[in-house]
Amino acid sequence: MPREKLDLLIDRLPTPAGEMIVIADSEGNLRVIDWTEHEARMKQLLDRQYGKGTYTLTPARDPGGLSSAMRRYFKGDRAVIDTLPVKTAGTPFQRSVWKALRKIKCGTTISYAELAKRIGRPKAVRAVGLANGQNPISVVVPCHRVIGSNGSLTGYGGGLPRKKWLLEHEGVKT
Amino acid sequence: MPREKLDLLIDRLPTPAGEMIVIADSEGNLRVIDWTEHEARMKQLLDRQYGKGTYTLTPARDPGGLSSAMRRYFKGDRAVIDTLPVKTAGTPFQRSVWKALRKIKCGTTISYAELAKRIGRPKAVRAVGLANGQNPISVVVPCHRVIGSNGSLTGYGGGLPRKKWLLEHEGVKT
DNA sequence: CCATTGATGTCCGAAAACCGCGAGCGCCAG
DNA sequence: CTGGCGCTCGCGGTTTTCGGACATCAATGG
Repeated sequence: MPREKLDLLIDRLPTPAGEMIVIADSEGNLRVIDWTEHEARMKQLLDRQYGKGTYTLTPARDPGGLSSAMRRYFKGDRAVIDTLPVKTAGTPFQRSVWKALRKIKCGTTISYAELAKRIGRPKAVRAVGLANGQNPISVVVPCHRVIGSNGSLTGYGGGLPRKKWLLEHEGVKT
Repeated sequence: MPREKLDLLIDRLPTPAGEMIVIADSEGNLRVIDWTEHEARMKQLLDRQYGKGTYTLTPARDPGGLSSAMRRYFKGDRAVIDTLPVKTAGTPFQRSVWKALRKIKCGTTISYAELAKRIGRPKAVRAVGLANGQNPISVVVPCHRVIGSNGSLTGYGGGLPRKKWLLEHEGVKT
């Protein structure tokens, strides 16, 4: 458990895909991206991953310049999300999945099976899907670029229409 | 979980009650005292309380002067253990129990029920007994001064004969 | 081509087991 | 009577165990 209470900064911004929540720490690392629509679920996840009451959420404007970065992404500068500094909690397995996610190039997709192979656990296919769903940093850690082996979109915590929107925004033809 | 690996220093010394293990951190805080005899169980406890692989044990000589302090205690200077700096992990409940333990004066004993009352949970009697058993710092955090309501010694992780020995060493007549 | 099914790995929450107790009760030997 | 012994049960925090959920996939059979 953390030595002291973790101070997190929270901001919101409108996007073509709906209002978005951005959470950063005081060092400018991106910690959470999610949709306002799913705020309750997001907080639940935060409590699980960091521990209930071990952190504070303080409203802020454009913390670490991350909100602006996201605005640029939606305006068309799709490369900007590749270099943002992120930081996550989670189990070792989850972190390895999320790390592999960031290596998927914009405009491409892979299957859950392929993702499982890349982290060296070719048989942990379903577990990879589960870990994908607990990814706290939507969009920037691009879990939306993972689809079924047969090409179907399968699932997405933010809702399938949004997954479709994001992929098309990145130039994938569905 | 701790940000970095915790470096702990371990030493051993003979006492009239058997060989003893002393573990301190790099700031001179006492972290563990146990008997060599129960080393396996002690490590298991350490793993549980700090997390497996989150710490290292490096042999050292008289870390923080704590081994000498213990030697003095066994030689007859029984007050020395009252002022040693200690640091523990554990749940809030356990820590409150251990804190109360240090307030029991040398040469006296109290019952588990009385101890439960002192931490404000008069009915958590068995839980107090359990917490007592997970006390990582034997002797200095004097769990041996807690006995049954009827005056019997009941239990002791280090073995009942040792509990008896310690109490007599502190001037309690059994 | 679509629906079904079994093999899978990880994680979470609920439930049970574990105990370094103590009070209450019945029993029996003095 | 009376004091001591042994049994039983309720107690509460922690740890362990277990069952199910799940953003899958390949192999089947219609």
